[in-house]
Amino acid sequence: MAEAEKKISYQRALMGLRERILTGTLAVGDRVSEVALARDLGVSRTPVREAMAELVEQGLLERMPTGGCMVRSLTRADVVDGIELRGTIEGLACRLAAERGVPEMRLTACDAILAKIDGALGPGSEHTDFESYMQLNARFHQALGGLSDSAVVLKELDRVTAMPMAGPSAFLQGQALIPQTLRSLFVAQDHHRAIVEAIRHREGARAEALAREHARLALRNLDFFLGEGARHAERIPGISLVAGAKVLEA
Amino acid sequence: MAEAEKKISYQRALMGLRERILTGTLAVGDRVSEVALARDLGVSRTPVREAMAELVEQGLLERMPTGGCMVRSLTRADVVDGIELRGTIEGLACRLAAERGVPEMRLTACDAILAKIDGALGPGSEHTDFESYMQLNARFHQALGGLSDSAVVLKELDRVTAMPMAGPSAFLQGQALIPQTLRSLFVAQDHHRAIVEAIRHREGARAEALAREHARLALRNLDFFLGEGARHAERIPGISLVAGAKVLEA
DNA sequence: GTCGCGGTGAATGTATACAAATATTGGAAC
DNA sequence: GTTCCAATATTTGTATACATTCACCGCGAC
Repeated sequence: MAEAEKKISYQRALMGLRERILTGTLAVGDRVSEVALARDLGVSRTPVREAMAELVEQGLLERMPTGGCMVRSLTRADVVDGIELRGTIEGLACRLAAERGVPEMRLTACDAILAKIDGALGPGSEHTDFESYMQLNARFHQALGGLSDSAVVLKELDRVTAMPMAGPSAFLQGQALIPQTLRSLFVAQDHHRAIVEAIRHREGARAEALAREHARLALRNLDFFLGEGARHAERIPGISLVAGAKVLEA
Repeated sequence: MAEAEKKISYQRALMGLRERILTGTLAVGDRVSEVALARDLGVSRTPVREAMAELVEQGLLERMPTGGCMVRSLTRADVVDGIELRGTIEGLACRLAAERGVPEMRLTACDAILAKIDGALGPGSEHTDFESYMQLNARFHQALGGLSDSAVVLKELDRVTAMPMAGPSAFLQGQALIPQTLRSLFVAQDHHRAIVEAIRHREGARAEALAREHARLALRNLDFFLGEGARHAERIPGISLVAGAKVLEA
């Protein structure tokens, strides 16, 4: 251990490995060598092993039958299922919140975030403050999950959100400069409002259906960046893992 | 490493620790000591650490803020949410299977398992072959999840099934000798048939709703063994983790 | 030329050693 | 008797050492 880098080695290993996978430094199918990584990251094999186990859980790595791991290859179907899964669990959280009831105060807190998102969006596509939007969108989704008041559901939601390209912020970096996908942000915000309203009125089925449909917005973005928008794909973290994605690497 | 126990140390650690938690050898709230466990299990700390990480993921252990783990305390609400979560993901798997279509051959294979379950159940409650029923029920649920043809969904289903008392076989050991809960097996089998039929007819919404309702059968069993059936609770693995459960320990 | 096989090297899985952090216990002061 | 503090002892987190297993490579036989 050196001088200033005494920050928990495990965290360094996790972030370092995750970045190397998402940026494509480690190509799909590559075997991840513990010793090489430990050397590069300046930590020992032990925290590297723990980080690898975590990323296997998150679906970024795949255990090889013989031992060791390789960078997992994702198909479009995998990402689609991940998005559907996220929508389903967000839907569960919203349904439970609606059915079990949520104190008005916490709903008001959600409204406050939504008002700020309105501010960040601005009147038209040219005035969007993207940095703020991304943060606020993430905060809203986290708050929404919390409304279920269920640690079990929340933990599972965190898991599926961590899956590559399945989270609610997965495509925002790419949408920033592309008017085509920008419009969907207004639709998304409408979903947000309707979901909170449904929970407030104890409409469980409506809240669930809305949450699912909301997640499916990501499907359009996925196909855009896998197809005609491929030249902007390098802005989408992790899309290089998808088999057939044409990412222009530096 | 000794003579014959050269079986993968990690597996030994995982099973040993899991058993100690489920049987209550390690009481709820106890700090799990790595060194003590390593000594007792005859392995080193390394595989013990990995096993602990895995059980944290499964929800049997809880990380302490200061470091290390303790046996997690479950509330009834936690188990209820776990069951609801399992039903939701099984529902997703069934809906996807119905919507995307499944070759008739694989549905026939499910029918075959169901026929065997009928055989194990017998004509009345007195003739039930429980050993067979448990195995076949687990096989059916696994086959059902597989119909979705989605590795992502299947993996998540495996996860929630591993959660304490959330799996489809969690209460079967207890139901064996109690006529009261035995009747629900016939209801469960009716659900099984209806789910396969719904998938065969591409009725996604129906398949999903049935799968959810099917999981909720476990709720009745949970409350039975937490209440009037408490004296049979020692047959339910893991129920000692639930705060307020009155398990008569040996 | 292709297939099979043995050897060598590297990689993982496991065990142990070390250091920083934390819990505990004993004692002293109030 | 209670509370605070300090010294000790244990615990975790990390690093390294060891051994078994796996993979790759070259060589020989068919």
